[in-house]
Amino acid sequence: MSGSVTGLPRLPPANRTRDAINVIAEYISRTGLKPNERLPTEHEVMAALGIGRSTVREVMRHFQALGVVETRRGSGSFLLKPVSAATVHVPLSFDPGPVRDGLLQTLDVRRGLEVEASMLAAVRADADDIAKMRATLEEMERVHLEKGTAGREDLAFHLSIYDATHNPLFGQIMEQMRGAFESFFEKPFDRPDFARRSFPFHRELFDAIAGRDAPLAREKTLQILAIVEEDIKDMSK
Amino acid sequence: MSGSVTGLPRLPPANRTRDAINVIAEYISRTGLKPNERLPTEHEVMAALGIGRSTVREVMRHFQALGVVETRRGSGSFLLKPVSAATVHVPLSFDPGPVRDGLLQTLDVRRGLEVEASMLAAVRADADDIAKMRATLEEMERVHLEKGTAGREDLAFHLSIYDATHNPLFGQIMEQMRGAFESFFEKPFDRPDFARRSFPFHRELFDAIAGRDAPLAREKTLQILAIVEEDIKDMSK
DNA sequence: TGATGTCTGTTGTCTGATAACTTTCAGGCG
DNA sequence: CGCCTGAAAGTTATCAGACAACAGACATCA
Repeated sequence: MSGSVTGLPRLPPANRTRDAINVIAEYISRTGLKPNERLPTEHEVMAALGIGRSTVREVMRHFQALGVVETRRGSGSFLLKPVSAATVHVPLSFDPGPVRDGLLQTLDVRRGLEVEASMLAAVRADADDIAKMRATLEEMERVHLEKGTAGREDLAFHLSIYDATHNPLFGQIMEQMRGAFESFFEKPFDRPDFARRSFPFHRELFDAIAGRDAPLAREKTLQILAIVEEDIKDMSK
Repeated sequence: MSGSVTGLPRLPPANRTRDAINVIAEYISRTGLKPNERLPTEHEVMAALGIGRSTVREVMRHFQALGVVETRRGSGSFLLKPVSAATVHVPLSFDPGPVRDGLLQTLDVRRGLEVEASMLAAVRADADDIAKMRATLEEMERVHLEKGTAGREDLAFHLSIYDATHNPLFGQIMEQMRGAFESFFEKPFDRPDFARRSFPFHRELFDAIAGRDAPLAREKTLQILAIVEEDIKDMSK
C-alpha cells in the first residue's frame, strides 16, 4: 500500500485550536480555578495566547459541549466542573427513544452502578463516611416526614454513598446522567409520590453499609430500585 | 430580588448556534446519514441555514467535542456515530490521577455494569442473541488457542453480551470508556498475557447466560473481573 | 509506468465590525 | 436614607471577508 510506515503515529495537521484547548485546560488546573468561577474574557485569552477570537470561541464551544464550561452572554464564561490537563472526557450519546424507554434503560445502568457502589461502600467506608451518610439520611428522613417528599435530600444521601466508595467515578457518572435527563424531559423525580414506598428501605440500606454487610447492602439497593422501576412503569400507564 | 419566579426555567437568550446544532442533528437523522459518510461543507450549511461560517464552525466544534463528528482539513466533516434530534449527549469528565488508579477506578464501574449486563442477558436473551454469543465465544476460543491471545475477539464476545440485554446503553458506555482510555495511556489490554487466566471462565459465563441462570452469570462475571483486577495490580508493580 | 506539478475545493485562522445582553453605578425621587 | 431608573462600559453572539494550509483529482513529463 501507500507509505504507511509503522512507528510513525500520523500527527494531526497543525491545529492551533486543539493546542489552545490543552493550554486552557492546563491553565485552569494550574491557577486552581474552582467551579462557578469566571474564566478570562475572550479578549484576554486572545491577547494572552496570540490567537484570533474565533479560535478562542471554538475552544470555549468545545468545553461547553463537554459540559465543563458555561458561557453567559454579556457576563463571561464560567467553570462548571473542575478540569485539568489530565482530565479524561468521555462523551456518551444514545437515543432513548420514548421517554419511558429512556428512563428504564438508564435504570438498568443505574442498577448496576448503585448496587456496586453500595457494596463497595460497605467494604471501604471509614468512620467519617458513615457519619456523613448518617447525617444525610437523617436530614432526608426529617424533610420527608415534614413535607412528604425529599427529592433533593434523597439525592444527597445517595451521593454520600458514592463518596464512601472513595471512587469519584460513581458520583460523576450518576450525577451527569441525571442532569442530562432532567434537561431533556420533565423531571419525574420531583413528583410528590414518586418512589415514596422506597423511603423505609433507605435506613435499612444505611444500616447494612454501616454494618459492613455487602450482600445485604446489595439486597436493599435492589429493593429500592425495584420500587423505582415499578413507579416508572405505573407513571407511564 | 428581581423576578426569580420558581417553576419558570429561565430560557436562554436566543441562541442561533444552539438552534443550528439541533437543526444539523435533525438533518443527520432525517437524511439517514451513516457513520463514515460526509456532511455538507461549511459553505453549504452556511448558505442553507442562512448563518455565518463562524457559527457553522462552532456547531461542528460542538459535535467534534462530543465525538460525533470528525473534521479533516481539506476534506470535510465526517460522521463518526449515528445521531438524531432525540440523541442525548452525556459528557463525562474525570481526573483519573495516576494511570493505575484510573484503571482500578474504571474497573469498579465496569464491574457494576458488566455484572448487571450479564444478569440481564441471562433474563432477556432470545435465541438469536444466544446464537451470536456462542459464535463470538467460539471465534474467541479459536483465536486464543491459535495465537495465545485474543483481545479483539474477547471484546466482541463481551459486546455480544451487552447486545443481549437489549439495552444499547451498556455497549455505548463501555465502548466509549474503553476508547477514551486507550487514547490517553498505552493500552495494556493488548498485552499477550493480560487476563489470560480468565479465558476458561468465558465459556462458563456463556453457559450460565444460555442456561438462564442469572446468579451464576453474576458469579462468573465477578470471577473474570477479579482476575483482571489482579493483573492490573501486578502489572503496575 | 510512476513520480511530480497544478488546480480546485475544503477546512483553519485572523481581522474587524455590529448587535444584544449583563453589570455597574450615578442620579433622581419619594 | 432607600429605591427605582436609565445611561455607560464590558462581554458575548454573530456576521462578513480575507488569506493560508491541506487533500484529492487531474494533467504533465521523464
